Amino acid sequence: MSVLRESDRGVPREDPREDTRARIEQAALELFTAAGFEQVTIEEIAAAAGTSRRTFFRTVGGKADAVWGDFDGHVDRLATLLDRSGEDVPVLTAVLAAYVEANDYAPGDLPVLRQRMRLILTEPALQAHSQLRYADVDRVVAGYVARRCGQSPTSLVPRLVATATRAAATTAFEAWLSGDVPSLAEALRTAFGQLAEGFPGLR
Amino acid sequence: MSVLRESDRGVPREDPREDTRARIEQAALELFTAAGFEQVTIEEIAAAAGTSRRTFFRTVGGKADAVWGDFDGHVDRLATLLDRSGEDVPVLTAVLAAYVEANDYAPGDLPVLRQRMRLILTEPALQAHSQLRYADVDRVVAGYVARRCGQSPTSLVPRLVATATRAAATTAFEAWLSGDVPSLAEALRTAFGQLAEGFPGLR
DNA sequence: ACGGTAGGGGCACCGGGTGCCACGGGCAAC
DNA sequence: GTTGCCCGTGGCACCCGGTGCCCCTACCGT
Repeated sequence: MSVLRESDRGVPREDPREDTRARIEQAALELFTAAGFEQVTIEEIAAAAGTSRRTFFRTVGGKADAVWGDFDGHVDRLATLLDRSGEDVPVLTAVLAAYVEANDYAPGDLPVLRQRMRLILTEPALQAHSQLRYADVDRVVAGYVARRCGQSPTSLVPRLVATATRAAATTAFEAWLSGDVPSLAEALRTAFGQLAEGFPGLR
Repeated sequence: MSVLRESDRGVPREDPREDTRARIEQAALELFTAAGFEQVTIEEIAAAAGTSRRTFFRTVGGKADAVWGDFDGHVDRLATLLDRSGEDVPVLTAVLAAYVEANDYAPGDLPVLRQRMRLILTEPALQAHSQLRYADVDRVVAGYVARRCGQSPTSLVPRLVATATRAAATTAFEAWLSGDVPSLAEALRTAFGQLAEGFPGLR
């Protein structure tokens, strides 16, 4: 439900709930990577995490959700970044900057991110599920664009910008995964650049 | 598997296979629209179509697939249209034209199309599943762009164009469904126009 | 009359997901 | 200390989507 912070009152509280969650997510990630998403059963993940099938569903919600970590927090961060962006910077630039900063992971976190994204972009079931997660991102971006343009979040341009930028971000992730590009931020800038220039040379 | 045409040798051949398929798809569409995708069980659809659960899976493949009709044929048509497009017309223009022509339905087919798209864009499970179907479209478009640009279909620009144009098409469908736009073709042209111009006013 | 084949149905089974209840440990109030 | 509560957890039963396997039946050509 809520994003728990370990920094409450200085002492890391060792929340049992978050502890089992971490164990489950780590076990799921390893097993999925090793054997493939479909081949691994919940029971196997639960066993590897030292818990039960029932607890798995209670703590991570579902098989596909085990891969996403705290994605709600990620979306919240993106929303905050967009809220804080100045009125003078162009809309597309602001969206790009928010995407770049929201995905500015510490070097130590990159391996896990690679593992997550490889699964999400490769495994069909996860690829399908991702649409539901990305819909949250789209809503946030569409809302921002709508505010900046004085339009309804459900009208064409805000939604188009949201889905197109998200498509660009996804493509950037793919390029980053295949190693064709130095960094994730660079891939994002390249993709957004192409988008903002209307694909020069293709018109 | 294959797209059967009733126009072989003048007499409508009454293919039993295609007949039950049509009954199942119609029953599924009606029940999903009336009660919601999750609420309807396969057994109910099979009963309404006058057949069995087992036959349902054999003929339409799965619950989500029952909504899509002959989408493979749709993708094939799109590929053919792109193949036939001239070398002189700009890439983005060719993709737009192919999308418009592939989605140029007869007026009588529009109600069913509305019903299908409303379900696909509204029901979460179908929204998720759609990603797998759209991936086929993306592969076709990315392949075309790659051919025109002399790049690999897996490199950034072809994939970006494919996902971005498909995002634009989806947004156009949403706008068409909400009635904010006169026709589907018009919505597609508007969305592609915004995309090709790099969202003027937002940079 | 014969065998082949294809569409269909029945059945058992697997795995994801949920509701319900029961257990056990920590923790406050008495 | 004892009581009572809450919360994380586990076990169980159940539903439903999906698949493999076998059998039935109708239609086909010979």
